[in-house]
This record gives sequence, C-alpha cells and structure tokens, in this order.
Amino acid sequence: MTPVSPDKIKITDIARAANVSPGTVDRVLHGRGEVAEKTKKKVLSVIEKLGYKPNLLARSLATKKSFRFVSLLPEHRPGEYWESPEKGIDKAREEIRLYNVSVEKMYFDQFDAQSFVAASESLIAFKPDAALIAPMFRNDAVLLTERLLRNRIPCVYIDSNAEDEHYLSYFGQHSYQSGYVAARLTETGLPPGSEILMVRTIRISGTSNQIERREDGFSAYFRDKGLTDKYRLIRTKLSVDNDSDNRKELTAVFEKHRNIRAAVVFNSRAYQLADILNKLKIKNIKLIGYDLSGDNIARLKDGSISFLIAQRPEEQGYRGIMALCDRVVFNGEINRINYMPIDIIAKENVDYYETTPRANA
Amino acid sequence: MTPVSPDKIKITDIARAANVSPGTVDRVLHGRGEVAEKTKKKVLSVIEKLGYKPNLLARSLATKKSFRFVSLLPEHRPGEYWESPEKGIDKAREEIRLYNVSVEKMYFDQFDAQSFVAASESLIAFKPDAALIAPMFRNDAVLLTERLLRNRIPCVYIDSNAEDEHYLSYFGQHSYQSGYVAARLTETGLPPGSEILMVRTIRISGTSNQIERREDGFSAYFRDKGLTDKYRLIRTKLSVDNDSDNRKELTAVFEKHRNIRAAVVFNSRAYQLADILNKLKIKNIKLIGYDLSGDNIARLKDGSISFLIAQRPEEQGYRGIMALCDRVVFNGEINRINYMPIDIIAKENVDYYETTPRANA
DNA sequence: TTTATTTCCGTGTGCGCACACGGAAATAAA
DNA sequence: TTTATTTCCGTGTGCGCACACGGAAATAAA
Repeated sequence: MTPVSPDKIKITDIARAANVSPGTVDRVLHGRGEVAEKTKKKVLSVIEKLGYKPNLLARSLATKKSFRFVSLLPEHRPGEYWESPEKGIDKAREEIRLYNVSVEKMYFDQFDAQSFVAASESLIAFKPDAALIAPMFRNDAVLLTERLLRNRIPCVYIDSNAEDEHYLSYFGQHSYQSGYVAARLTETGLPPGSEILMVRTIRISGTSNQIERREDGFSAYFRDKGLTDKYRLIRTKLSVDNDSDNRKELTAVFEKHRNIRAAVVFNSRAYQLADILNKLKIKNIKLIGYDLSGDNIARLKDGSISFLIAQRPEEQGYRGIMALCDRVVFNGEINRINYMPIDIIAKENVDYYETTPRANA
Repeated sequence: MTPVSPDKIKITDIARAANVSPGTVDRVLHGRGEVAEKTKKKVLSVIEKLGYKPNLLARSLATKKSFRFVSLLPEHRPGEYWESPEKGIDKAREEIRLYNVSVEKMYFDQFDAQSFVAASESLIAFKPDAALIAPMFRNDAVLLTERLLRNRIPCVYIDSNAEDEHYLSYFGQHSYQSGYVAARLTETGLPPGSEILMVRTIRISGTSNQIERREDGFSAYFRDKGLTDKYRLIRTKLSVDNDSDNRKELTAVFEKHRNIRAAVVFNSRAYQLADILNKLKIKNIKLIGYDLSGDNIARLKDGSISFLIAQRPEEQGYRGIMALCDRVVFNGEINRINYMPIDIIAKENVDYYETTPRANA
C-alpha cells in the first residue's frame, strides 16, 4: 500500500522521446501502416531503448475486439474421463473472460466418426478465432485442421497427437513413454516366469494410435531390458459392451495361461477387467490401467487395481485454451509440443492427486 | 473479432438503477462509509439483483495502491531443492506485476536458527503487505507469524506445516501420507523376510517435524497392513557432511543386518546414501527418496535410486504467492490447507515431470 | 432563529491504451 | 501552375473503475 510503482514507461513516454504523437506510436505498435519509414524506425528504436512493455490491463480495457474460441470434445457423462479436460476448459474460460474471449463448446460421439465430421462442419460454420480439438479420428481431424489453417484459425490438439503438421500446438501425454512407465510398474516385483496380459478393447471405429503407442512402449520396455525370456506377454481383446463374451474370452485365456500374474489395460476401462476378474474369482493379478475415471478410482481404492497412469487431463484443457489465448489475444509464441507429466497413481496417493490448475483472480 | 461482448453491467448501471451517482456506488462497494444506511441498502440490493461483478482490469488500472510482498526461504545453490519454490515465486511475481504487486525475496540459513530470527526482524522492519514463509524452524516461525498477524499481515506457509493457527494458508505435502506412499513403493515386490533401512540425516538444529511425520507414515503403513512380521524396519542416522563416519556406520549396519533389501531416506539427500552404497559395493538395494534435486535425478537415472517422491515445489511457491495476491489485492477467500499431490517419480517418467505452472499472458 | 458542524452525495479527473476522425504536408494528375 | 490525390500524423474520446474535491442538505450548537 505504498505509493504507486515507478519507472513504468508508457506510450506517451515513447512519443515524447521520439518527437511524435501517441497516435503514431500506436500505429507503429500495431503495424497499422500510415507511418513514414523513417519515423517508424525512430519510434521502434526508442521502444527498444526504453524497453517498453505494453500494459495488458489497459490494452484489454481499451480494445473493442472480442474473440470466439471453440472446443470440440467427445460427449461424456459425469465421472467419465472427458469431464476433466472440460473442467480445465471451463476454468480457463473464466479466467480470460475479461479479455473478451468466449469459448463455445461443441461435441461429437467418440464411437461415431460421422458425428465428428458433422461437428467439424458446425465448427467451420461458426467461424471461430481459435479451436481446441480432441483429434480422436485422425483423418477427419486432419481434414478439419487443414481447413482451419487455410482460414488462419489456430488450432490446438489435446489428448492424442495426430502427428500431422496442421495444428498450432499439442497438449497431452507422450503415449509411448507412458507405456514404458506402465511396464516398469508391471515388472516391479513380478516373479520371473510370470505371464503378463495385455488387454485391448475393441472399438467400433478402430483403435486410436494413442492406444497403439502405449502398447508399443509397453512391449518395448521388455525388449529393451532383455526381459523377454523372463516374462511372457499375452494379448487379448475385449468388447466394449458384451460382458458374457468377455467372460468367455478371459476364462479361456486364463485356462490356457496359468502363470498370468499381471494385466494391463491401455485405455480408461481397467475397471471393466477388474470387475470381470472379480466375477471369475481370479485373484492376485496385478492390474495396471490408465486414467482416473470414477470407476477406476473405486477399483484402485478397493485394491482391484494396483496402479493407474494419469495425464493431467484438466491441465490439458486449461493450458490448451490459455495457449490459444496467448497466441490470438496477445500475439505470443506457443510451444508446439507440450507433453504432460506421466503421473503414477496408487491407492495411497489418489486422494491427493488434483489435476485442477489453480483458480486465479 | 466480433463486436464487443454484451450485457456486462458496470457501476454506472448500478447507479442508474439505484437512483444515485456512481460515486455513491463506489463508496458502497468499498465500504468507505459516508453513505446513508437507507441508500446503502438500496445500492446493495441493486448490486445483488443485477449480479454486478467488478471489472478487475479496470480496477487495477485505476487504483493507485501498490503492494509489497515478501518471501522468506532458505538460501540455496543451483540444482538444490529450494530453487524450485523460488522459481514458482518468480513466475507468480511476473504475472501479478501489473497489479502493482512486488515480491521482495529474503533468505535464511536452513542450518542456523539464529539466521531465521535475524531474517524475521528484517521482514518485520520491511512492513510488507503479505508474506510467504518456509517455516523450517517451528518455534521461531510461530513467533514471526504471531507478530505479522498482530499487524494484520497475511502469511502463507509452504513446504512444511507448523500446525499453529497463525498463518493464512498452507501449500505443501501431507507429510504423513507421503510416508505411506513411500512405504507402498518400498513394499511392492519386496521378498518376505526383508529388512528395510530407514535413514535419518542428523541436522544441527534438530529434525523438522515434516521429516518426522514422513517417518511416522512410513512405519504406520507396515503396522496398518499387518506387515510387521513380514518385514523388519531398521533405523540408522547419517551425518550431513561426515562421509567417513557415515561409511563406518553403514558398514556396521549392513554387517549386522544381512537381509536389508530396501532403504528409505526421508529428506532430499537420498543421493548421499546411493553414493555411499556404491562405494561400499553394496548392490541390489531398492532405494526410495524424496525430492527432485539434481543429484537425486542423476541417481534415479543411473538406477541407484528406484523411486523419488516429489511434491510440486514450484507449484507451492507459485500458488502461495497467488493466494496472497487473491487475498490482499482482490479480497478473495483462500483455502487454509492446500495439500500438494504426492508425485511418484521413476526413471521412466522423470523427464516428463515438470512442476512449472503455466506461464500466462 | 442564526450559525457551525456533520452527514451525505454528485462531479470531475486520470489510469494506459485503442482507435476514429480529420487535417496538414507531400506528391501526383490536370 | 493549379487541383486532386495520397501519405502521414496529431487530437480527441472512451474502456470501467478509484478517488479527490467540493457542495447541498440535514443536524447540532449558539
């Protein structure tokens, strides 16, 4: 509560030092043209010399611009994974509201590629100033981002990386490495000779490459460490919804492989496997899964799941939106690839895991 | 880039609706008095009805107030633990500079209680508007915060919780629970009959209660799970600096206890134990430690350390300062206890662990 | 009742910037 | 050389708020 801070130079200081009017400084700052080359150079050199930094508060207050962002996520129900990224988006939205940024939320059905295409059309028609996208359908996502790019609309991907060149920035996990971590957790303390069950859930529209790369990383760990003789990797597939088929399949697998001591599920449905194993009375299986959905947390707490790997989904949404804001509103630079931490969650630390980015003023 | 956002109500809207002048609304908003009781009620009801939210940008721009914060941390060198909280403080400082908040950094010697007392005097003399403190010397920290409280200066603790009533808010780990997590990691895959070495580093001015509670949590895990027959906990003490004494001590311990298969160090010096074990050619010890100092990370990567438990030190500093800002600058409410996640770090995920809170505009 | 005091409130200015408007100077066209 | 056009720049206003100032109305003191 002392007197106001000193030595902040402002546009009028620049103007005085450069012998021009504030209006001219403004034109130079915004590259609006209508300034003689000589004058422009003079002003720029003064700006440089005095180290002028615009007051973002005043700028936002004065500007009449507003910005419309769009997010495109899978539809979801309470407790499901996608609730978390959306929470992060909401938090960011609240924080940048004062900068005249609005965020319109759009959705698609994650089991229906056609719904993604339809949503893409709506998104394009909306003419947003920026977009945050969960590119679950690789090809359609690329088509969408190509069109956005053509209109100079920046685009951030979260969750899974489509590996094309059409997005501004990616916030998500390094899937391959997360598989490596899953393998490390699986191996720790596992008796030699054990068999390890790798579970893939069949999806209607094909497995995402995110899941595939988790599996790749997982397998690679055992190869890289020369553990392929010590352990044996068994693969099986489960259906998303057909419970009785799944039981039959697993019964057969465990019949055939008597030494399965660990199992890994590479999507967020580890709870499904936990439930089936419970029903089949198969015990003492070390189960590793992904993502902190409500169901997974419950199984983690009751001991059916040993470890879950998390990827700060809220932070993905939050930082994705903030990056777009930095870019569009403040003309900042954004890191292209932003890998999230690969968080290891056990029963003992799950209650203290909060992905929530801080709320600020 | 569409027209400016609508329906934002401002002070003049309140004034019109309440049949008063903007100045009167302002007096009510700030509780400056000089308003008749009846008028005040009228204005408040209109504010309520229209759901007025002040524009923080305009408020900060218009206000002539400025705020001086102080941080009080242990001195440290590059790569050491305390660099991280300081990084978070710097980040927060940058973000709230526009709100006329400055952060003055003060330091003490973490091995010299007297230096903390001296720093306390400087801090008080500085008359800050808020303080962020690492309360490593419990009693002296309490004395300091009592004096701050008397002057109505809000005070945030980070890292360790002194458990008194004199601070506004705490950002740090639940130490007891983090010991529990350490125990879980230690136990996973450990052969029955193993002995577990619990290492305490002797400090000149007594062990902090943070460390003690980690130990408590660790021991409690084995009791709670009924594992006291299965494993045996061995305790030993090491000196901070006397390497040869430490070697002798450890040689004797391992001489006596032939079944030690795991060791835990409860402060950030796990690398010290790793180095001694290397020199003594003691192998195959599963080593668990705390905090991502440069030395610890190196040992994690070369395999001497199995797991480290981290506590988002940058986030502690960042959120601590931001909380003070919310409170002092924006009159917000702050959560009193803010436990950090208990992060599990292994060789496989350490490169993706960033505690850095996002940089924003 | 008159004057002094207090209570209460409205008006005006500035925070640092964006941006519209209009006009002088320089240049091009007649 | 005169007029039309373009280039270039300065001035003025408003964003939403905090806060100083001063004055009218109400009350207290004389």
